[in-house]
Amino acid sequence: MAKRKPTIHEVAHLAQVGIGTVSRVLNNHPSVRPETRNRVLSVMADLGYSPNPHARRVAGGRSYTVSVILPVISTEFYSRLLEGIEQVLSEERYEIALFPIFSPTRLRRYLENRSLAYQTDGLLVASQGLAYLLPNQKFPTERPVVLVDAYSPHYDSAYMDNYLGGRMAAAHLAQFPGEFFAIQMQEELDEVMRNTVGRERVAGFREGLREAGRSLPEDHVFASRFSADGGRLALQYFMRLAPPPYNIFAGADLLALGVLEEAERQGLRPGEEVRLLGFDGHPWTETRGLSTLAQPIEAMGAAAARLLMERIRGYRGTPRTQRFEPTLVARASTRPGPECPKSFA
Amino acid sequence: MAKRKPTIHEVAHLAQVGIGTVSRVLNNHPSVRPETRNRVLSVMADLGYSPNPHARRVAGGRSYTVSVILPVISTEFYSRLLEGIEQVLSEERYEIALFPIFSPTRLRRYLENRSLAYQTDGLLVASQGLAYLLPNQKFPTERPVVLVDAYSPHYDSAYMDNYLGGRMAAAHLAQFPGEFFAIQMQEELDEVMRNTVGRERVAGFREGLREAGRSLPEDHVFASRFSADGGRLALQYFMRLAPPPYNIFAGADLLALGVLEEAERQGLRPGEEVRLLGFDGHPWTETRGLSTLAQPIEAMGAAAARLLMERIRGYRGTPRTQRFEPTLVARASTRPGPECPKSFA
DNA sequence: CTGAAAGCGCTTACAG
DNA sequence: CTGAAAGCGCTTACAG
Repeated sequence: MAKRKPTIHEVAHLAQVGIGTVSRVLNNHPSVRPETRNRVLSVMADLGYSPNPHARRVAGGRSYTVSVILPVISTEFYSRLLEGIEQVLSEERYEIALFPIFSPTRLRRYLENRSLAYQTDGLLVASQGLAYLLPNQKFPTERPVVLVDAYSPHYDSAYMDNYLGGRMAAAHLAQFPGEFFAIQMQEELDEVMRNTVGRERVAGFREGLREAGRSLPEDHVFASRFSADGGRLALQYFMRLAPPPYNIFAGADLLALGVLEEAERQGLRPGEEVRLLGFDGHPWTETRGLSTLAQPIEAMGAAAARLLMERIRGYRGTPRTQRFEPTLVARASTRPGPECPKSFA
Repeated sequence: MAKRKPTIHEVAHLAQVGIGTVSRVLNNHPSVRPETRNRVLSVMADLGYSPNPHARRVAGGRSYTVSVILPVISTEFYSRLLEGIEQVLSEERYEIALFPIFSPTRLRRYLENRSLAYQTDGLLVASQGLAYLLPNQKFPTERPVVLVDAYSPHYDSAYMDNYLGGRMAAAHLAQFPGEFFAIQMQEELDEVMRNTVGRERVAGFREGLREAGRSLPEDHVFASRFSADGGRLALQYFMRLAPPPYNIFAGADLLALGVLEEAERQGLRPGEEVRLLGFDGHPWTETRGLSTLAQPIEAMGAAAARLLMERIRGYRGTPRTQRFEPTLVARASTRPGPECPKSFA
């Protein structure tokens, strides 16, 4: 029943060209007359032709696939990161093989040198601590590896300056009176995950406050799992420590969401008794009036994909690094009220 | 530098057989003399030969790959499910293409009919509500589809009897004096996720209590996100409703973990003031002394993979269904103390 | 049980 | 700019 898919031969025949020409059209080879190219393209459209990826891989001698290893927390973050990666890879007719880290066991399997993860043309690794799990911090493969949202001296990387983000948070929140608090994310799969990310943000925050002549006491940092409910528990904790107002750097939008929920439950007004700054800049923060440090996540993903593609094409230089910075987006949750002069310090 | 990988031709030459024979050995074809087979196998080992999967796919005319669509919550559950699936598929020399649902946007993309998810030989879908997102609940593909941890009249499925699990929970907890409580998981991506799972478990629990002449008041059910911190908030909520002891059906081990944490913080002893029953039977429940309804997750995954492989091999019957049941594992968190006679009712 | 051959659907020099 | 041909590394009837 299932009629055979059209092949490059049918296309060539109907377009009255050789199969080589069809292949060139497929691969955007420059030396095809626009006229020929259009003829071929229109036949493909008529036929509903789509090339057989497996044949391409055999003939081309590569997989035209990139492995992406990534944690399965912070799904909104990784979803956006993948958008950026896919954007670039699809232009190159590359596919993605996803290796989500569902558990330490699976991660270990991904990192074994016979793993499928290494059977592709290159690796994109989105997990800070991951390199540290490996013997001398190197992946057991000759294929190119690029880190994204992470850094290592051994590989190309596109990373976010989380420390700077923390300092920016401090610079913004330091304008307000009252004490300072922070939520530091701390995933279960500790070493493997965004662990250092949370630490760097809080470290930057602390340093920024110090520069502003303010301070972040040790016990004003709440270590939380990565979930909105963790944010709720954090606010409960802060309320046991001190009376309002609270100036809170949440370290992630999702944690901030929980803080907002709990604030409402406790009758604390955001922007007044609870000043709150998230991190990520997810779309929904706008409607919630949540101030946040917006990360150019998609751009970071795209940059990493480009670095990897260049390696796949044969670039052999020393590791390169691309740094990204967050942008402060101030909204109602840190709007200075009238009772709170901007010049406070 | 990278020396070419050995091919089937080298193996054939060194083993002094035709390439057809090597191929037969690779595919466990029965008609190969054991002697020949061993000779070929040993040459492969010497050479470090591994077949080129792409060539196989071109020649064989299929992808030898199965798509697995799955949510990215409850990572321990899905990790175990994948173990079961991989077990079966690797025996068949099939690979898995993973499509983790990081966001509604990505899910929608997976379900578009030109999606990569449909370019494989079959689909394994581990998401209850997913079928309801689709036009007349059917996936836009001719390829076989099997649901796992989910049910639909349109497709083969391997599913857990969550309602029964809830009733078993009730039968176990009903032996204790005191009031009853339940935590119902409720993911953000509501319709898409394990939503119905949580509902079914609680519904079964309620019915089971009713059969035992006990009851579960509406407001004794706490709707929680899927995280340990949600379990902590749940216990806080229960404590505002009533004094100890609490008989809590947590609906998932991870939620139960949070209850244990909060109980400790509040000075409530598990098994006495807080009787607690999880769901899943994850390995760590043993060391925590957590009673739980153990799910044969790996077996369910394996069963689904088998159903799919049969469809891929051409089976054309009406949809088949394989039901799985949890097993009660009673530990310290529901151990009747001396002050609590087993015969209470 | 096994070999030689055809074929899977592409890419890529090589000529023109 | 384009075609014809060789080749990628397998599977699978077809003979024997």
